[in-house]
Amino acid sequence: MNYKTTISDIAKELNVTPATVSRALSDHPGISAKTKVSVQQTAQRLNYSRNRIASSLRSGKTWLVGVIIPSAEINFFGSVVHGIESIANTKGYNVLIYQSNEKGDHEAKGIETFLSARVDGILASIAKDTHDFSHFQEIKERNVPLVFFDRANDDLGIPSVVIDDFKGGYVATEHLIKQGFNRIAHISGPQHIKIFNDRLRGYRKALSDYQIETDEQLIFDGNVSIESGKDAIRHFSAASKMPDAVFAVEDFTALGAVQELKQMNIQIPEEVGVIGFANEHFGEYITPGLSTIDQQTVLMGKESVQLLMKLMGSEESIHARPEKIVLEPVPVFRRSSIRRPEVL
Amino acid sequence: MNYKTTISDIAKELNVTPATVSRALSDHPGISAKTKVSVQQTAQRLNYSRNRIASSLRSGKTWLVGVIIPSAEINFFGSVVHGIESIANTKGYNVLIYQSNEKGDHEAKGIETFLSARVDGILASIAKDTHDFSHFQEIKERNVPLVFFDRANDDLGIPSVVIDDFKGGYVATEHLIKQGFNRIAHISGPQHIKIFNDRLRGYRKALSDYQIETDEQLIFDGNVSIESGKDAIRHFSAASKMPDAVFAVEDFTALGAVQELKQMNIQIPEEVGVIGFANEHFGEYITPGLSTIDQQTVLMGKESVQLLMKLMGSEESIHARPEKIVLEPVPVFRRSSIRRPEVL
DNA sequence: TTGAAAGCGCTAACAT
DNA sequence: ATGTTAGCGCTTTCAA
Repeated sequence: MNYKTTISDIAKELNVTPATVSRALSDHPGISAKTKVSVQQTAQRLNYSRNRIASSLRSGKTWLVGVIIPSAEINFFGSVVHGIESIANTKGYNVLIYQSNEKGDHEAKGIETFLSARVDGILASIAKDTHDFSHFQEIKERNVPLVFFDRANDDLGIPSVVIDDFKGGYVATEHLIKQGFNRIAHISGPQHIKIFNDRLRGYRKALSDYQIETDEQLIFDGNVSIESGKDAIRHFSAASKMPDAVFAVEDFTALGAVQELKQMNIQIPEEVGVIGFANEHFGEYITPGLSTIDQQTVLMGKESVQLLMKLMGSEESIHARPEKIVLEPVPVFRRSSIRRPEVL
Repeated sequence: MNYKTTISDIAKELNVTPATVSRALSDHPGISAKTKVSVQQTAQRLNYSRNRIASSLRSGKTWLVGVIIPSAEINFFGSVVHGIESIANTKGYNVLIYQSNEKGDHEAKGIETFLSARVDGILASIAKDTHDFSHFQEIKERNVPLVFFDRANDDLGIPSVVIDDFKGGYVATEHLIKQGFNRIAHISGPQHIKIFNDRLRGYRKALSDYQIETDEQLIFDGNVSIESGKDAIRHFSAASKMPDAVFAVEDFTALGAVQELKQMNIQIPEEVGVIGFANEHFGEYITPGLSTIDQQTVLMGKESVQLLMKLMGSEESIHARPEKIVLEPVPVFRRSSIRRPEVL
């Protein structure tokens, strides 16, 4: 048998009631210091550990926060989770992580699991291939606090923490322009995902602000992967439309582009400049170092839980007026895009 | 109010008892197909989701597996977790992840949390700075199934899934020898951790088997970090003891070495060959590609849960005869160590 | 095939 | 400052 000490065991030892023990253990104000000490000592001696299951069932609070991420392979999400945990843990919450693997149905499954586990709140970043949002609607209906981070959907009336992707796209493109590049390509991501669309719009705006005509043939429809970066370069080359710089929608795409350019013996940044987005770890390790846009991941994680905690604390209908927190993108310039160090 | 449907609500609707509903929902054999269907329909209509908290309290089973990893920043662990989840999920278990951040006290905190959450089993990889193992002992005492993966401790009598690090170290070194290197350095990890010690022993054995004298000055005491890789190279250089090849205890150390060698304008692999250990993602992306030893991460994850499930199923005292599963290291040769492609 | 009754371990309202 | 009582929602004997 799997022997477990309960508060009743402690109560018997001390000739008090379970209620007193419970109160002593949670540092309830109206319990004498003497009792608290003896309870704590006995608890320790008997190797007691509070049964959260029973506690949660009774109190209706699980002290659990569920987090849905598309993939753990992407440093970005790992880092956001780090930020989430740093705050959650100090407030006594534990964090459950569920990977959707970029699939809509996995995502729904994860949410079902979380609801079934009666988590106190949910944080989510939408999967690439999610088109049906009913599982998010259900969370709303059940009045379980929910906050989107990074990959949000503004139409659902759900609070979110994102970065200004439009500005990120703008800044990345502007940087390339200032470095003297003028045939600047963009390798995009799926346009039904808002952040990728925003980055493209930022790119367009920067070009137009600097009176550079947008060449639609320099915009390659990618799918956020190393392969799509390679494909883009091959495509540009085959079409004799080689750009002198590339702004990739995120770092893995940029990596693919870099690899293919190297393959073709094209010098980076001398012949073609490259900038990515997300500040994945490997960008620092590859040669040349990859310029990119940092998304303040840890801060994003922290802001997300804090917003969630606010919702969990509020008595009013939880999704009443969705709040949206927008963080600043932070450019990180490394070698891959620097042709004129003096204008940084 | 946070309205939640319960089995009693369903029972009332159908004029049956909660017990019947419970049985119908868990597909109990002795319930008529007719009842099952109507219960399921009503459940769906009322938006019912089983309260796992109550279920767990009553049944004593949480369907939770806790996993302690040193750091999510290391792809290796992310990948193992992936393997763990792939099996666990199909068996109806959910996976909780806790990061120890390589700290012994965080590790203990995580275990406390898991015990308090009454997880059905625990998988753990020991933190770098854990010296006190009492929290693992406690798990044993409570008869909660526990399996170590990768970073194990053989003295505690706890089952584990590891790779053959001795062989890994041997194979890596042998490979360098066969590539014609003969002044082969090793940048080691903390020797109190078994796997790092094993790799060093494998290195020594390979050298001696090939009649190469071990030069103790070519063994640098590192701490498993990019910095220690750089330090090692600087040290060898300052001591005029530059090796013609380096076997680093893991990939981040190897990366540091590569970066420092590049800094010194030393050609890899022509002047100095490099091989790492762990097959981190970035090794594929850097130039030259990093040779390394793959640890069959996904398989390790799968084997770990399977072993755990076996323990969870067994009635006998759980840690009776610890089982140890040893996986084969798989060499991955990229450019950084290849001087003679013909002898691969 | 279904019902009745008890209880998992804890906490909260009410009482003293 | 502590005790009494009840019950969170479910599962599991035992009984019919």
